[in-house]
Amino acid sequence: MKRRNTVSRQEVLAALQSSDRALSHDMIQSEVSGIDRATIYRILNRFSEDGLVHKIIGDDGKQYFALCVNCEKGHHHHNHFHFRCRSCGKVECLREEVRVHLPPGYIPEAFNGVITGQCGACSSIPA
Amino acid sequence: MKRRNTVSRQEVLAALQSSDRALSHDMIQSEVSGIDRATIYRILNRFSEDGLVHKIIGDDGKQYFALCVNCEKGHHHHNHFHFRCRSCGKVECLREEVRVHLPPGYIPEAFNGVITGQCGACSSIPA
DNA sequence: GTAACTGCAAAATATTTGCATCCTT
DNA sequence: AAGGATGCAAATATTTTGCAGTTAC
Repeated sequence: MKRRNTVSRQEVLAALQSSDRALSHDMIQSEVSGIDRATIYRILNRFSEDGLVHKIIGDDGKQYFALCVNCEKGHHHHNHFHFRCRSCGKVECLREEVRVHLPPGYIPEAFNGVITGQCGACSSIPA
Repeated sequence: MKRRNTVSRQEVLAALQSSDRALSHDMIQSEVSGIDRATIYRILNRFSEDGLVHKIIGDDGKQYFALCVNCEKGHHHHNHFHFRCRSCGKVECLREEVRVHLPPGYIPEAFNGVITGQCGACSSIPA
């Protein structure tokens, strides 16, 4: 299916580019002009199908979308974990750093998870 | 808050005990007699608060509940990952086997993730 | 007896879809 | 011109909540 370069697409993409966090639909909605909810969802799902963004499910069950600059493009099975900082909200991909040791005979195929905690910047700020 | 030993609780608990997989609400609903949806959700959320079951969010965004026999009780922050076998559907806790290496300064607080793949039993069966 | 539990109905939330119209290519 | 994209409204799905009646302890 061909994609067209519309203003809505550009605005949603810009919103994603403006942040290093994974954004939920409503975060994106508030950053773009007057694009319809359904349209934003359709755009995001197409981005995800095309491997432009990762769709991750937060521990709140909601969908979050993140341009994943550290990852190869077209990598939308995202075989890695994400780290979400509880303090600043930033979401990062943990591509190289995660090593998972499974019991013998276990074959991992897809990783999908979020580790919540404090990132390096926030953990160095004294409470 | 005190808990009462009602028939509904027993039936939901039995449903969870009858399976080594994490069950969604509708799976449990179909295994118990005529308990109301809202009641099942309330029971499951209380089980989760009490640390009897893990509430995990599937990659479909839905809630799944699993008695976690390998884990200490009262461990409802579930600082470990789960493994879901694509072939047999079994869900297991991966308490000891998972080692996550984060960048320096990063402090993990909660892990919530599901690794999908094939378990030892299924991977030994030739396709 | 009282506080927790239940069923019912309705609300809240998140996401998708049908359809007529618009706009990019 | 053709087919993807959009807005609107309505549908769908999941989970929660208010409330009045019931039950366990």
